[in-house]
Amino acid sequence: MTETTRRRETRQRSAVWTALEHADDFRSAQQLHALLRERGENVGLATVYRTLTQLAEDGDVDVLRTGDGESVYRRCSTGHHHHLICRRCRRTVEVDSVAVERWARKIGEDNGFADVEHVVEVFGTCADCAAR
Amino acid sequence: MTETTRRRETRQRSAVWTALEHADDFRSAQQLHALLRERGENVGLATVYRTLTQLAEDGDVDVLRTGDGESVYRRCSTGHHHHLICRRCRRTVEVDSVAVERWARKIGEDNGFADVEHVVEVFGTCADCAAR
DNA sequence: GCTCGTAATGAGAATCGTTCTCATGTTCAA
DNA sequence: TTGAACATGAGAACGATTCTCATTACGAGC
Repeated sequence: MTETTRRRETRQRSAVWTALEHADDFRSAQQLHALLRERGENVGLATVYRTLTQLAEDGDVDVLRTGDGESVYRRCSTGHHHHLICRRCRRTVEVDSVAVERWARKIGEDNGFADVEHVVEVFGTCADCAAR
Repeated sequence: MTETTRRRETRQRSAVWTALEHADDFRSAQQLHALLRERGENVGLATVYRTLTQLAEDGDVDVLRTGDGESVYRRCSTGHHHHLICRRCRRTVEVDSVAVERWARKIGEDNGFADVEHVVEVFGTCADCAAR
């Protein structure tokens, strides 16, 4: 793919990566920045943004847009998948469906679209939050 | 429009509505504002935003978030549906699928989520754009 | 029509997330 | 060890959106 971009290994970059590793949920750049600062790992906000952008480019993190226009990031281990997200506590469950993949591809092809990708997110209120 | 929300009919509100009517595509608040200004219909930017927000609340327009965090609006005739969007020229095709609706609902229920909603967007390069 | 309470408007300030600038610090191949 | 290129950080800049608040104008009831 893209070979030319060579990424150097820096304290800051791995700090961001580690922070993402410990988060089991989507986190915004701001949240990650605050988290790092709390831990005493000083990383500039701009660097957090830059790093996250690069990780997303490299396909190492998932990016999502919240309703109020904030980007949230999460380490993405498995391949392509979708998310079921609790709109209250933000808990997420990875879901997968061959049927949806197939549907999306077909929809694209039927309309003469190439390089079809899709975004599927399911929102709801999880059992724990509903109990409150 | 809808029942309970009493909205007064003003020059500005109908100007925004008309602008949306003439656009067959998603338009941002800024674009609509510029469009209105060109036409000599002076409507404040804040009013454009307010109106669009209300229209979205009332379910009269679809809202989408572009990749760079801008909200785009389009008059929404049919009920619930999804979009196939050309990532190059932004042309959109409305798509619909009972299968996907059902799938989303099931995924939610299987995981104990209530009030399940979903967002599904399919991106691709349309035939016209691919030809270039 | 006229009145009046109240929602709607607009100009600009304020917010907020994100990106840019640029001087300085680091990395890493040679 | 060295040096060119890449990375960083602080703060400024930016862009979309929302808020403020004084002013305007709908429209229900006379």
